[in-house]
Amino acid sequence: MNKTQAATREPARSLPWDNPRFRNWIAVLRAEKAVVRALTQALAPLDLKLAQLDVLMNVYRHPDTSQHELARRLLVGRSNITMALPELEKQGLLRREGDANDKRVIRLSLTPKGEEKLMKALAVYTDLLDKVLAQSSAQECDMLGEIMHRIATSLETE
Amino acid sequence: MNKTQAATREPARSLPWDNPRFRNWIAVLRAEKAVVRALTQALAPLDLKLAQLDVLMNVYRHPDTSQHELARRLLVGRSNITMALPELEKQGLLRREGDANDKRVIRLSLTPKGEEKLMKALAVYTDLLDKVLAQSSAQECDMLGEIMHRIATSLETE
DNA sequence: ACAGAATAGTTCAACAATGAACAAAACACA
DNA sequence: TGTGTTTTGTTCATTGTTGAACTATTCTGT
Repeated sequence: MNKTQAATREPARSLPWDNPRFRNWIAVLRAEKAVVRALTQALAPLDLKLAQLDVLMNVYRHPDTSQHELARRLLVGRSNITMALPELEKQGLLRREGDANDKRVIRLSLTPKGEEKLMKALAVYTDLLDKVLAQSSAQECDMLGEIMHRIATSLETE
Repeated sequence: MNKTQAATREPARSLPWDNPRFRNWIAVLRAEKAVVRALTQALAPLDLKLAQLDVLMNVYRHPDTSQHELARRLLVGRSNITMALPELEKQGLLRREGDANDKRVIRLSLTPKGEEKLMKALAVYTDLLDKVLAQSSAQECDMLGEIMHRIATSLETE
């Protein structure tokens, strides 16, 4: 072992870490970051970025959505969508078609190839989640989801 | 209202969204992103980026830490730390001192000014969390933290 | 019908994050 | 002691994200 490392065991102070809400939220951040990292690696063989998967998932669930709606749902800027789509379109995963009634909006939908890739990616995703959530019961997961939903709604109304 | 919008109400398909773990995790992602956005805005008046706050928090809790240890705790690369520190040092919030025993490592610690700024930022942070978690009980939050802790540990051992 | 406001999407420049390659220091072990 | 390996921190090129300014289209209210 490294002598220097061993000699500098931290005393670990505290303060708002005593606040349960704060401490538990920090745990959320760490877990989320860890899962995102793991998932990014797991998706690499599919040649799919996490941000791209987000798009595919959302377009699948909300076919013929506009880019603006998509951006709002993903909580990213519109320019983000604009810059992400060409690659997906080039790979033949996604279609962009101008709306007939409103020439400003572009409707998005998945190609069969896009759906196929999405399904593969979702299998990877659910496998990972099943693994990391294996030690948590269904009730606990549901409570987790509910808390998170409350948080999201408490913020999106501003 | 917009006629075009109203005419395109989505049917909303499903599939792995039936998987409770998957659905609830998506909620985690959305909530996390929303809180990060809100917190970033709330910290702007303090002239502090969220990544910088992460550094200050971690150095406060683990004084005289090395950059490498810090990077591992924050789940970022070492280069990230290297590039983040000069700004904090320039603002007089953080000290970097070479370790006496090991000339490779640099020990980090907060200046009084750094601690002061950290405390202000933490007040903003806890205020926000108290707000978004107001509808969740202490027991629920603790369970939340525990689930997240399980996730993190299940991933960091690889 | 028309002027002004609002909306959808794009472009672009600034900024942040990442990982690979690298230099210096410390370690392992014969 | 000396050689090869590990570890720490830095540099840099690549990539991703963001928000402001811009164009085109649609809506609003008179």
